[in-house]
Amino acid sequence: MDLKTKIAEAAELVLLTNGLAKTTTKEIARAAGCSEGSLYNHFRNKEDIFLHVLRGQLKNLMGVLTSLQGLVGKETVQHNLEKVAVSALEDYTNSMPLICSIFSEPDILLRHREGFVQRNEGPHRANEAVAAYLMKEQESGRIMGDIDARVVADCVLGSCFQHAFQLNFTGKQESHEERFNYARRIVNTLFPDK
Amino acid sequence: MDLKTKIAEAAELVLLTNGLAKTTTKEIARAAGCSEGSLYNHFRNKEDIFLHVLRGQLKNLMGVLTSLQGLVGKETVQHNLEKVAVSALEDYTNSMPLICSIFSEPDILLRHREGFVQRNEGPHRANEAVAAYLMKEQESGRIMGDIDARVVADCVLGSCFQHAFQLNFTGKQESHEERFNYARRIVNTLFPDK
Amino acid sequence: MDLKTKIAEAAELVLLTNGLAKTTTKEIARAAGCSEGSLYNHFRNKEDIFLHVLRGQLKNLMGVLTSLQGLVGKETVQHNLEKVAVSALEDYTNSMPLICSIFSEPDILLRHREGFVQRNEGPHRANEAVAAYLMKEQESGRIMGDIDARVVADCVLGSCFQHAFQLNFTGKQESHEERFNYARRIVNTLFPDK
Amino acid sequence: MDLKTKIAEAAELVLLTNGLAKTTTKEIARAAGCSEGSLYNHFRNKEDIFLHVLRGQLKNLMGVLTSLQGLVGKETVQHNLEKVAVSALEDYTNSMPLICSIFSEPDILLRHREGFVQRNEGPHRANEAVAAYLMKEQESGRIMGDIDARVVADCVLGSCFQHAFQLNFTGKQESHEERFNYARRIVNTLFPDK
DNA sequence: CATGAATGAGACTTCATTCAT
DNA sequence: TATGAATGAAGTCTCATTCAT
Repeated sequence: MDLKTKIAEAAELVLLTNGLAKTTTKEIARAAGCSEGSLYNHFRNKEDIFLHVLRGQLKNLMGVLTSLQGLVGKETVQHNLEKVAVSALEDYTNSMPLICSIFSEPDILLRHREGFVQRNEGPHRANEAVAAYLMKEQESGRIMGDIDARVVADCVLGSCFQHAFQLNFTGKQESHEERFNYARRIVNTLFPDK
Repeated sequence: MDLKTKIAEAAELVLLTNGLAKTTTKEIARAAGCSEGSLYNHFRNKEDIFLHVLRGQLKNLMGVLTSLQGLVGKETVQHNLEKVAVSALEDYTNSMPLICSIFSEPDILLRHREGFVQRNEGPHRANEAVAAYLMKEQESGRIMGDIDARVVADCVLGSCFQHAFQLNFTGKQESHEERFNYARRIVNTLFPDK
Repeated sequence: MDLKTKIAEAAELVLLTNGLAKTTTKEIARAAGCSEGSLYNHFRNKEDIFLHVLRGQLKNLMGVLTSLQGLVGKETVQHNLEKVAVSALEDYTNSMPLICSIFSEPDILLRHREGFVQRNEGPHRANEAVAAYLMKEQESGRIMGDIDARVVADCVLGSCFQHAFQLNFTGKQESHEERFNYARRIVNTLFPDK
Repeated sequence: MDLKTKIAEAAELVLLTNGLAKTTTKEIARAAGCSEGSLYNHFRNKEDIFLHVLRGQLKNLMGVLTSLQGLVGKETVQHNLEKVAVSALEDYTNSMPLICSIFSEPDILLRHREGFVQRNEGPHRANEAVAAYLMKEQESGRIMGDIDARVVADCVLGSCFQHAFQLNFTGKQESHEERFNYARRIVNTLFPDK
């Protein structure tokens, strides 16, 4: 594995553990097993490292959302949404400290906001993907046509997002089973079995 | 207005504007119109100021939630929930940078997490209040007894929370009307008119 | 003496001894007997300290040049010019490392060039003052009207300037007497006794 | 052109453009179109490169001064001195940033001063050459025997040197014609036509 | 001889906190 | 209580030089 990857992985670990504010270049270098100077052979500066790591977040969820478009008409809608919700819970929970950190440095956000929005990289992208899936299911007739797909997507992902936030806030850990149960409760409420 | 309040308000302004990372004691003092030394006559340290400001967030929403318990059986459920959602959107949007900042300083969170949970001060408290309201409405028979009150609460507040997050992330501003429309779409989806 | 003055004097000493490149804030602080942080309570940055010291150079010569305008028609022209030359030799010799240092940091020069020229602070100012004096002596009839006053001024100060440069370059020290003799040779050549 | 020459030329360009302080090995390598490592295959270190470039300065002037010794009794003295002055103005103007840079690194100067003086490499050498020429002209009877040749040399070169310094300081550019006029004014003042 | 990633020493600067006035 | 200069620890980043390829 090349040093750049090693640095990125080390930085991710440190950032998620210590938060952006308490993540020092010294600590990243120590975790990557290289000198501080080496960081700057591969990244322009600390902000660059942070952004690199940030862009790598939510990979799992994004993968699920990509595959979601191919699941229109397959399995059950509930099952598909549960899969999304579980991934969202996992990724949001793991990434929350990193994603939130950007608000502690609004100038970084400002500098890259335009790019995020243009390249459609922000967390908002997930909601659009779920809404798109639901609209296709409406077309295919598996769910009623009069529901507000975007709102349903926002309810699923929003509740997962806030739940993940609160887990991080209170320091509680959830097992995979708990996550799955939460996902099912959400989906069941929005699409109750007859 | 005494100096302590002036400092707190100045700190809130600076924190929301500059983010925690770029909020310095010098800047707070300047905004409060006093010397840096004075900060320490009213607060133990910078962390103390931050926590003081943090505890003052979501005041508006919390007020609405308190009054909510008295609205059981009054107005319509939808109307009551819309009021909650609008307040949540407002407060979450305004407070997001501050609330999220805590994840950039996990040691502060760690030191105060227990207290937050014990005194029931965290943002999670809101969801409980809405769930409690909904359960009372179930008892009163205005809404079906078989819905999962906590999940509905999570959907309402979660979608608002994430929506507020994304507004802050993308830098978009919403008018009161847009906020109201979003709130109504959420509530309408969860409690559709017949 | 207040700390700002102490820092400035310490910085001047260090800058003249070590040159700009090897003058560190740590060294300035040590010489001033304060912490590095204190430097920044009185100066914006290292460049600011350098400029502050730079502006204080050639004080002696500038004083002589000011008084020179009052010497029109007094003493002898030769004597007056010798005084100028001796002061120039002294100040140029002492300040040469500092004055030249600015060419090792052209961006600093660029940033402040306009200001220097506008406020007439640069070393070029001395030549104008000597030329002005000579023209007044021409008007008073003590020296011939057909000589090029500016050129004579440039010869006097230029030769002193280059001489000072070369002393610094070769590391030779000159006694006051040697300086005086050099000054006299210059003036005698330009204004030979009958 | 071999790489050593390419590096030296690149270094000269960078040093004159950016100043010694902001001249990095990375930049020299970039300008030379080679790797940083290659610098060390041709020079011992950065200081070595700097000295190599420094020794190459004033080439033009030095050539004129060499030919000057052969001009005794030829052309007019004024004309010969004008040629010297023009070359001096050109070379001093171009080399000033580089030559002055040495005072920002006194330890380099200290380490090599002895060698400079012994090998007669410094800028002071020019003055001696002009003085030698003038003395020969005194012997040949073309100029009066009682003038101080060394002082005249110092006036010619000193005024050019300081003029070049001030041009660099104020950022003014001079045309060849302006340079020639300045040279003529200097020479005319020192050797007025009858 | 050419390369360029890795190094590590050290530079400048920031900032929360203290304390004498 | 109010001040604000002084502190010193710590952080980010630069850069000449080395060395394995």
